[in-house]
Amino acid sequence: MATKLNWPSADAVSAARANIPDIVVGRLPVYLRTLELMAGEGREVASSQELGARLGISSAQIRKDLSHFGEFGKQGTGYNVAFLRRQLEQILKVNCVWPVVLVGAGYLGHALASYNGFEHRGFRIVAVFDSDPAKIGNRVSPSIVVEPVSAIGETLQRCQCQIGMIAVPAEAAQKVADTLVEAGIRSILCYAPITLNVPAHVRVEYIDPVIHLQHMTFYLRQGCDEGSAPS
Amino acid sequence: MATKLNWPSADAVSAARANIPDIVVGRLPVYLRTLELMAGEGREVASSQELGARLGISSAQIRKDLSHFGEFGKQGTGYNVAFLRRQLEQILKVNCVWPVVLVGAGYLGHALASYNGFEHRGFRIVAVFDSDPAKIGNRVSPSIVVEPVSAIGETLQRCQCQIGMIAVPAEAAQKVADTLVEAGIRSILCYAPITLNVPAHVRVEYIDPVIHLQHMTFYLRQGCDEGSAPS
DNA sequence: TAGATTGTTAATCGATTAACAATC
DNA sequence: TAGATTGTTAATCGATTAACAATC
Repeated sequence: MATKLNWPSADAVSAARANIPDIVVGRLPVYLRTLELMAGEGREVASSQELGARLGISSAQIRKDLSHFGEFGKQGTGYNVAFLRRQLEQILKVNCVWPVVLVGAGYLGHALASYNGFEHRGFRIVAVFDSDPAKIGNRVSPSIVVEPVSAIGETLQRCQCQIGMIAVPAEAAQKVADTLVEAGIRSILCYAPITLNVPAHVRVEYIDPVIHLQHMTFYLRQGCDEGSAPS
Repeated sequence: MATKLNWPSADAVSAARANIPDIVVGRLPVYLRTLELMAGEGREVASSQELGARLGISSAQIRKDLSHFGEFGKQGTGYNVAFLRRQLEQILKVNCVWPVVLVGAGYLGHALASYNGFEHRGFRIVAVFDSDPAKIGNRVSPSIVVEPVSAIGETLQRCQCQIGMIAVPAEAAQKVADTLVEAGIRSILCYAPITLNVPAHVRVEYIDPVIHLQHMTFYLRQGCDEGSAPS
């Protein structure tokens, strides 16, 4: 790859980014998470082999993935954990804290609002919205009080937030997504079990535990009570 | 494909299952979720084209994926929603309710224990464990009281449970996984931000919102406050 | 019948891996 | 130097898609 010692122009960086397979980008956060863990263990260097063993993937894949972005390792030694970590943070743009808004203040919304694992990995929930009048005004974290959904537009303009999380029931999710998009959100993490319809410039990722569970039951021997059918 | 009208023997089914790409299996729950939605809308038939449009994937992919399992559609018409739904439930083995145990009774554990979206999609949390003495004995749902982690072995023997969910802090997750594996669990859904080390016969899937958020920030223009670095 | 859509084939496209020269 | 490990190439492997005969 040409991108070595002299870093290219901002335009060239954008172009290079566009050519990197999305599946590769998707693995970088996992590499980063592992490096954070190893840093916590006091490890100073890590080989692609060791990383691969920890993650259950091949060392070749790790080296190839990283090679899209530069040369971060040293022959005979491996990768400096702290250095590679900083590089990945930069590549993923999490060498800072992104403000995030959350819609939905039910059990899940509460869990997300009080989760303390966001901040040191680049994210901070700065506002929580709900449509239930009974919830508006409730404090969901030391610094956050639930606002009405109708306030999304105004609040988003103030905090310049590009990321939204949706933790409302499936029936309400599309409307919430429309509101977020209207307010200028560019990325949505959707916990509602539904595929959202959004314009092309908005990226959506999904978290639905049942999807994962159903993926796993395919491989299990049927051991559940067949008498009790769902729905 | 040979598997058409006469269904093959149980052995042949197992063999066929083994040859189906995991990535295909992973999309079936998404198809099923969409069919449930369409059934709720009163839709009776759906073409691969329509399903694809809703999910943002090609109609060819949907037809190809389904063709691994049989012929479920009708030329000129498409798929009968209720029929295809039943078939997918059968293939994924969610035409019944699987018991699931949950370890971790923090905010997230509570949210999972009270989530009412599991049951009609094939899963029921039947026990919740925590290591914090202050939490043991607490009621987390109408039918569930938090038990000590030390009770996992015994409880699992009683409920014949093959699936576990981990919602404990990262530092505690590996030990919990070891305990679950020891107790005979075959599938783990892990919410802790860590890659677990488990024997080959145990399947693990992960849910970590930060992984998704970091995947998305790669594509955003840096808009977060660069002064406030994480960690 | 005419129009629509399936299931399947073959071609294309893309991702993973094995292997190795370079080099620390 | 000898051993280890990188970054990269080329080969392999697998997944997606376009196209179409079959047929409802």
